[in-house]
Amino acid sequence: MRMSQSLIPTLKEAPSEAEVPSHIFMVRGGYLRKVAAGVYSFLPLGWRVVKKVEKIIREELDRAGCLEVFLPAVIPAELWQESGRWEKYGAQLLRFKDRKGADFVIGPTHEEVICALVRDDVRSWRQLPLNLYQIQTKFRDELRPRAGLMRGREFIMKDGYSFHVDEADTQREYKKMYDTYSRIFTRCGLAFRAVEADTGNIGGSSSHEFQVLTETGEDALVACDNCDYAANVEQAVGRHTPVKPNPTQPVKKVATPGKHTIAEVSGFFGVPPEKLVKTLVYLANGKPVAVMVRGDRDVNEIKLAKALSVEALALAGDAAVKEVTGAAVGFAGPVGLKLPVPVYVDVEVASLSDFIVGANEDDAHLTGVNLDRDFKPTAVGDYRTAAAGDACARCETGHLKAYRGIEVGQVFFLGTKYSKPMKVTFLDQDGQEKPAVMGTYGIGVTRIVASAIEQNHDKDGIIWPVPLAPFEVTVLALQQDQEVLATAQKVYDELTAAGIEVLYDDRDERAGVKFKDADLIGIPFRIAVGKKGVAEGVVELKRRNAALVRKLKIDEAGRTVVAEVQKERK
RNA sequence: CGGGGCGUGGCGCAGUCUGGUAGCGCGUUCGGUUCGGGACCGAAAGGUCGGAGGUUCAAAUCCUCUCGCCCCGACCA
Repeated sequence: MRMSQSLIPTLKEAPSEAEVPSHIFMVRGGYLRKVAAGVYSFLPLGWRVVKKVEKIIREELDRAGCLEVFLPAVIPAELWQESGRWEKYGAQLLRFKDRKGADFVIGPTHEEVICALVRDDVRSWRQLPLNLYQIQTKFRDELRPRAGLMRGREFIMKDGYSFHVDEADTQREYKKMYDTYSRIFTRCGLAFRAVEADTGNIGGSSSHEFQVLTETGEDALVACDNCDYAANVEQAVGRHTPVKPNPTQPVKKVATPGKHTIAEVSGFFGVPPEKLVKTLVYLANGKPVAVMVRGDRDVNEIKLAKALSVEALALAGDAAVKEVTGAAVGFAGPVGLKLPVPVYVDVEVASLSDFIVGANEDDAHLTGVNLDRDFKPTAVGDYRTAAAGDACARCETGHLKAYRGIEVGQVFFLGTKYSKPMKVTFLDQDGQEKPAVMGTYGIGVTRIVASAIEQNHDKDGIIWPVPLAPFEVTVLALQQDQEVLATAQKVYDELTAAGIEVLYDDRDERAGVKFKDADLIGIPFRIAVGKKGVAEGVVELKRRNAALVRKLKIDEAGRTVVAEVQKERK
């Protein structure tokens, strides 16, 4: 591609709204333009990258025996009503009416549509297993789109759904998809980690997320420094070795005027936060419950909601806290609660003796409090958020480290969550009608593009891994000089003829502008053709990710670069 | 939805407090000099100051309403 004939509008300054590197460089490099919040146009360079990612995904999925289909983005409401998600999915679901007044949605995910397809055309166990996928535009009306492609409202997703005769076969496919996904992200040149994940509102019983590790990631993760345990903090578990409590002190009320945060109470008593216990009041489906975790810990609301089997869980407001404890926020404790609410105690608290809690009266705490002796818990369990430094729950010696990640893929074991309500059944060998067992597998295509940049950039611009780069080689003609142009054209033609994707900067611009733009756009191999070099019979080859500049004889340049590029293609 | 901020040529911003001819840098066009890391000189094009209403002799500036966008949080694949 001749740059003078393409549309690659690079900018010296980024729009003020862009904050993360991937967003800044995609706009500055002429890859992407915003149309509305979370909605973007891809320019020629950006679209080439998307197609690179899609190609890798198609190759690997087709190799794994998956079948590509294409489902509609516009879906009649009846299908969503049938699954129950018309009510449940909430405001993220973009709904609209057609001219006849019939309700429709723009698909944020396609379980309903695929189930409707399969139930009509798959009747026998002989037709299973089946793994169908598509690459398509989704729309989710996010509360707050952000960071360019990392969280858009409209985005390109590969979504796949598999159907099986039983759970064992679904597990086999789950493992296969897990391995296939690992291959896909590896080929994309990403440093990623598969982590155990919460199953969110898609539901189902087990799930792994594929997380690209990067500081700007939205998800908090922990991973063991010794074994391969890794999990989203939403559900990560740290090991706790129980200690038998040894009560030695009586309960004693101490005046603590104005000390209502853990830091204040810790300072007042001269006791570290991990020896304190905080009692939080939550409303679980509207009913108050108390939860106790160590002072240095946070309650994991996802774990708690699961343990309580409730959908709505939120910290109680000042008024509700007053009602339950009889005191202002900051003085709650398990002893002498005004209302007899259930008390859920984290296992770490069960190992403490003589601890300090709120007295359920303003400006007072109790010291010397002990579980069982002074109050009876409703349940003892894992209600805290795992943190860096925790012992690994999986191995003997490891400890957890904290990471941030961008979720680029997820695999779910779905079971019959959708096949039952959507009546996806088949006749088994014994003549019985059974619901198909399902798995579902997603990849955020546009998110891969963003996360690849997050992981591969410097202050000057993008540094594409070869498999995702919009072009593999860029040729710069440094002067508008006849011999320079002829040489550049010769190298360009040679590489193009060898099947290399080349961006030829033939613009009438100064050399400095071309160097800056080349760094910004981030093409992996750069060939600079200049007057001085041509006089010596050489051109210069430089990798975007290395400082080294190599001089190549003009006659050998094409062949050398072809070999280098082919080595880097995967 | 809660908190904070911003809407002024294509992009980045000043001007708003204290009302009085709409400015600067980048980019774009034309001419010239330059030419290996975002050149210089000269000329030019380009703006209903997000929108509506109001106050005023006069509104980018003050008042009311409204729309959009960004950041933090809550939520979420």
